[in-house]
Amino acid sequence: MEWVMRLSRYFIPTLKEIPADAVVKSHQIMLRAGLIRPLAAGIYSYLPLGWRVMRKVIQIIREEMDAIGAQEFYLPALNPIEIWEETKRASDFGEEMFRFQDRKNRTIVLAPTHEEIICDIARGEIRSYKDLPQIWYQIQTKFRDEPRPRSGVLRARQFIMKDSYSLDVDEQGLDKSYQLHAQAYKKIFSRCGLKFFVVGASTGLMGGSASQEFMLESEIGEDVVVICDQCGYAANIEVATGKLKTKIQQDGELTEVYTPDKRTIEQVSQFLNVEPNNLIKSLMYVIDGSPVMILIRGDYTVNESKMMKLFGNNFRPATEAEVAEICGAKVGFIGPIGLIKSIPIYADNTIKNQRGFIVGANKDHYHLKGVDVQRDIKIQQFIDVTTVNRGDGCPQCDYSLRVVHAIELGHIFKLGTKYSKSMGVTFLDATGQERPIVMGSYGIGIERIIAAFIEQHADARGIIWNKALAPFLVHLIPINYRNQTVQLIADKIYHNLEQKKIPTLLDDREVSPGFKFKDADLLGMPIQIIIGEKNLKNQCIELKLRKTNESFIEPLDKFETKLQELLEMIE
RNA sequence: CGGGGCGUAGCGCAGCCCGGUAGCGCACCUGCUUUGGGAGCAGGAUGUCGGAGGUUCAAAUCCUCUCGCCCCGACCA
Repeated sequence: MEWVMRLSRYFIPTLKEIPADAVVKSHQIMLRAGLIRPLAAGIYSYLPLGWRVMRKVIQIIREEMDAIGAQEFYLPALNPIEIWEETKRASDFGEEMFRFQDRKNRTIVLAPTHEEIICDIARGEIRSYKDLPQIWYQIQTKFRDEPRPRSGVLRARQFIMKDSYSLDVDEQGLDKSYQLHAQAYKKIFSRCGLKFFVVGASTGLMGGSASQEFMLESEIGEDVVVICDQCGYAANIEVATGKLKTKIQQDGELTEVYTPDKRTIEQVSQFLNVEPNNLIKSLMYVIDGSPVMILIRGDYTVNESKMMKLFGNNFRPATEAEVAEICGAKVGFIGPIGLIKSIPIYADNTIKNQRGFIVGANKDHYHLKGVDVQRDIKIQQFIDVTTVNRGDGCPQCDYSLRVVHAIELGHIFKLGTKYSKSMGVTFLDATGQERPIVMGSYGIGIERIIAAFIEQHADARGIIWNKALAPFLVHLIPINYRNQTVQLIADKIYHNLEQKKIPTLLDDREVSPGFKFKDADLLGMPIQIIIGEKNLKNQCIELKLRKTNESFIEPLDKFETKLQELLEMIE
């Protein structure tokens, strides 16, 4: 690797103005600092400086993966579609998978991930429990035709992912591989200088029994997570649970009230001058062809991920006609009491053991008040199908939960035998029994690490790299490079640092001082060394920390000591 | 896929409503000056106005279609 670069020749096209199409901070800065350039929606070129950072991230990941005994593969991006049909994921991914015909008219897909390819290799080669466990990984481009690419590289259609796959003989083996990854991931994100946290997550399209996500709190994140600042409980909103903070306990007779044209929770609660939590939301769904009613408290919303977990994914809201047939009223006035046809009623825990509620009366323009859940409603089962609200109690310690947006940096899954069974990936155990391999799958989005880092480590002037990811450690700024003395000293320091293998960028361009300072701050190398005639008169140069703006005027013959000190001090 | 916005010089934008031979700032090239926070003066180059069709004597401007990009939503291993 070449350690010293001259800016006059190194290709770093910086932009003074913010590109119109970029909205989020990291996207704007990555464009302005010359890290990336867009080619099409969700498709980016990495320019030399951006690629240099990418390589640093990849190197960190490679070291930590190798450290847990993982072996790196290089796998094909071009896949015959048949292999994706074996696991039914051709249709699961659907339009999101890029497809095209080759010259022989076979359908080829661009791999969006690689479980199937790993399975194909494993089923061909793994025969015995003696061949296991294995951890295989790859750091490669994946392709997904996202319905809406956005936020620069955070959701792209082509992106680099570290993906690893564990192959074990049983659940205990999987637990171990899973823990190894969890530990490795913590080291990786810590080394990258990211303030991350781990949440329990939904397995979604991947399937499997357990999963955790490595998250970074950020307003621009697409995920919503629930956090307890007291005990550290954290979970994706899709699976998070909370404790009710307020309970409704008002005794009362069942009474019909006239609520003309008041259909929504908001309208009814305003009309009757009560809080939304005094109401019960009655929702009719059709699950596997059969209608059911779901009751949740008025101030909560249904969580479709939890619905899916409880009832499978074959459910939909009931149609107006179905509602009319069973309830005898229009949506907005339906409730669990006085149904024309009896259907199963599931009640969310948010209404358990409470009374004094208002529900639809199953009669247009009327509601019922004084409802006692225990007394008045025939409930099949209490379930948890609501989305946690901000301020709900932590399920572990009761402290108030926060609901925040977050960027998903990595995701680890216990897949179990879903793929190995459907693809016939088996081995013979010690007793000669044929058994399916137990798998795990573990991903990290490389670009997301870079974008997330910039979201967390940038100020109004630009990026503030840490030591681990900085493309260069030192940015040398000769104020007037045409001045002979300045040039002589700058070149001397430049060669000196080169010999010491300290990656250094030299701004030898013939531009005004302000221009160089602004660029240096934008590019964000941790240490700037400024060489100007002013300080040279006293045989001094200036060392400056990008992060704090602290500046040190050092004599030429002693600055190296200070530089070493600063290099050791910065994170 | 639904809703909204935008395509005019490399970048950021004005011009469009009200049709009449395309402009500003920055960047770029040449020369001189300048060098501690995006320099000054002088000169210069740069456009199929996203594309196609239509209306008109005449279209960046009006109409129709189309492509692209961004945002919100749906979706999101």
